[in-house]
Amino acid sequence: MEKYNHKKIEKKWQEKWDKNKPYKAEDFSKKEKSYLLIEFPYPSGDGLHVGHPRPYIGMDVIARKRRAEGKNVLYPIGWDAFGLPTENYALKTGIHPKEVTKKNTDIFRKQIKSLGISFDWSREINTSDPEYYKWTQWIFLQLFKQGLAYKASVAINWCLSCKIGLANEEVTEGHCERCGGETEKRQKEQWMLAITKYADKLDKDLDDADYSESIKIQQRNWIGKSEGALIKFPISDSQFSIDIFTTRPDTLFGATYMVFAPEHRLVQDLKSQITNFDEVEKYINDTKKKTEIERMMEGKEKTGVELKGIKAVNPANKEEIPIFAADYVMVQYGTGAIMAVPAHDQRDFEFAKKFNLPIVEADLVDMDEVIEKVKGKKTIKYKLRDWVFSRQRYWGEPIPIIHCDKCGPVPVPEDELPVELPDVKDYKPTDSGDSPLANVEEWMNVKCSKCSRNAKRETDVMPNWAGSSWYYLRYTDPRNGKAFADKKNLKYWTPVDWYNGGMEHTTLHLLYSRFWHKFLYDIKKVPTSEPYQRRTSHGIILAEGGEKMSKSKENVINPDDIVEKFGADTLRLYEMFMGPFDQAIAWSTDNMIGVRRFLEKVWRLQEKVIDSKNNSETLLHKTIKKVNEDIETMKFNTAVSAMMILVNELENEKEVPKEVFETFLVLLAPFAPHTAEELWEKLGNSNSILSMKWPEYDSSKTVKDKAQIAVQVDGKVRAIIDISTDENEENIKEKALLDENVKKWTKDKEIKKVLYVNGKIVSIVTD
RNA sequence: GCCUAGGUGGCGGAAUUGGUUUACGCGCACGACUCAAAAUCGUGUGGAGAAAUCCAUGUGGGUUCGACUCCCACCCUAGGCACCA
Repeated sequence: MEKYNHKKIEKKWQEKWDKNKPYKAEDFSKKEKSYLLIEFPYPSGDGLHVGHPRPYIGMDVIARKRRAEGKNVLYPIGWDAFGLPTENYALKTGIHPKEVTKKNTDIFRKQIKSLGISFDWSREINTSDPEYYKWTQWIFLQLFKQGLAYKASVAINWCLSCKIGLANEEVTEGHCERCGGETEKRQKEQWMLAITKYADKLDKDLDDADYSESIKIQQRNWIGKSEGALIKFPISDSQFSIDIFTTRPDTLFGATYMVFAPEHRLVQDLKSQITNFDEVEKYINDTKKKTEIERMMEGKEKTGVELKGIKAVNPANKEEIPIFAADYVMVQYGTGAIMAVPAHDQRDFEFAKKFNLPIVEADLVDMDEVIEKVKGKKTIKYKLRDWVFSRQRYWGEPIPIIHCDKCGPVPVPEDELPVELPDVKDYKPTDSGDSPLANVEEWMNVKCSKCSRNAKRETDVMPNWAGSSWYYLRYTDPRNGKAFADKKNLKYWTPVDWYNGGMEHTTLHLLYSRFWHKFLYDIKKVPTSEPYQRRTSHGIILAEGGEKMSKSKENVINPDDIVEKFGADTLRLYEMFMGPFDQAIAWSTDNMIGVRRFLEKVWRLQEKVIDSKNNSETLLHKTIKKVNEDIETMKFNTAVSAMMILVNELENEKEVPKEVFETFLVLLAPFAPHTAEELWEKLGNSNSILSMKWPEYDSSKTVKDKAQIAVQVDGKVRAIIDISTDENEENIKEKALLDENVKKWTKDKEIKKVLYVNGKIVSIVTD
């Protein structure tokens, strides 16, 4: 027998698959379709690390099982290629992001192919390809035409020395990550998408979605639907009044002060009446330097400043109450101002204690009555905010809008799409904070498509989230030049049957793509109201020490080295075996030896195979059942363990019937496809193992476990007794009481109760 | 701070969802094979104890005949917090 040679085997089968394309999805096949999706990778310059392929392997196991079940599987892959890291790399090196992306995707593709994952490579897409982003721009235009894209003034992070807008990630404690200089919040006009118009649908339709409960809860909390009322508080000696939003109008009598968010407009409007405005202004400026998380993190140490010289009137009891500006109130939520009820709200309580404000226990009154009394208005508010869609950057989809002095913002005509990214000299944003595209005169200056006067292109580009909000639709018809996908293809393939991705995408990406999908459904461009039938998540792989893998920490494990040394099948099997699929887990090359040994054991079993039918009872059918169930629930680790138990058993036998071994290989194939194919061929089969049907569990062929149950006395296990499965309860109880060890513990005691839980346990309770 | 997960041997983890804690794998120890080593195979392996037995699932309480599992409080770790992907 030849030694198990992973290099030879894996090369051989990967070449065959490349040639025969057994993983190609067939449009409109009569077979039942199964659309399986993983989050397409961002092709970073760091290359693939062993964490990337874990979700691909997990879904590959499912894809291969589905094919064996006779399904027409679509399991596609592409590149989420626009984004900040590539642009920053271009800034540093001057190399065009297009070239960087090309280089990185070439590396990623080669690495992924070396793992034998059954992607349909003929449908590969790239969000930075003009043929792709043409349709991202097209969707934006539809949103614009329906009034869901609009411009608004938004606070952005601004580096005072680099003079550019920064992503939150590029700001730490009020300082710019690149230059270390100070940053502040600055207002800037940005394109917005009105996702809040879909808040209710996005919330409600979760009811019927097959998402794990934690994903649903996290989305629901993010959307943050709350029912309450708007109540008007007049400002004394002034024509102004202020609406507040509260979910507890019944506590109105306990409102002893008011708080505005420091950015609240009324603070500026009331400037002339505020006697300590210098102090107030200083506080507002301090707030500008903090990020939102920093504001919240300060936790119990509340800060704020009283707006002296003005008072508000509590509409319930007409009492004058003081007004504060404090950063624990957020300007985006509700109306940006609250009534503070320290007796009933923890944060208000902490603030009141710090500023010595009265804490008044409110007589809870009937909600509806009080709302009517103070002429309030019942409302529903959401925590969800509209989506800031502009980036003053280069490496993204240009927003297809033309600004005309006369006509205002005008959409680029659809037949002129895509608006392609022009080459630029420098990837640095302009000093005014505009995108580097603003420096490309010949690109920017155009004629208005409505009135033909001189006009200017929008120079903002879209965020990375845009391309990833609809990519699963493109896979159904990736080369279509006339539409983002043909209706027939969409009808056949959508919705995605199973989408697996990272828990870190639960609130942003997942919600954004549901929003776009629902919008496309409303304008009748897709056939379903939800994009994904089922959503599951995986945990990330950490470095050996339990830290995140990153180039800077020099703890990255490259799959190339593992594949070279141990083989793709070992890597695949280990990534499935190492721990629960949905949890973060640390890599361990030492532990990986175990699955390699397992594969070698499987390899050696070929020597024991005899040409006969299976007569003896084995664990085979128990294993079929377990592996089958575990794949469906993504408990890949226990599926592998079940196969190990079977192989350990077979190894102890003198002979292994061919039928048993072949069935086992079909079970193994989704996990270790190269090894399974090779052994399958060695057994004399001329067809591929890929053509084999998934084995069915037959309960009549399982080994009958001898029943053994535990006997507890006062909650502690004192004996194990043998029972037969058909034995009746009285017999079992009697047997338990007669056991020597049980007697020892029940002696001199009065037996109060004897419980029998069917097939599980006898529990004896004494006095 | 808020939302979502998670915390079990020396290590990764398992536990039929309230019923024999530690499956499977790594490591370690001993044995077989070998001139020897590697590989492989076998046996053992939560802690304390001579044993009976006792103690162990982050910590402290509670419910229950019985709790890793349910409830309350707390501690720690990971993910997210809207311009990272």
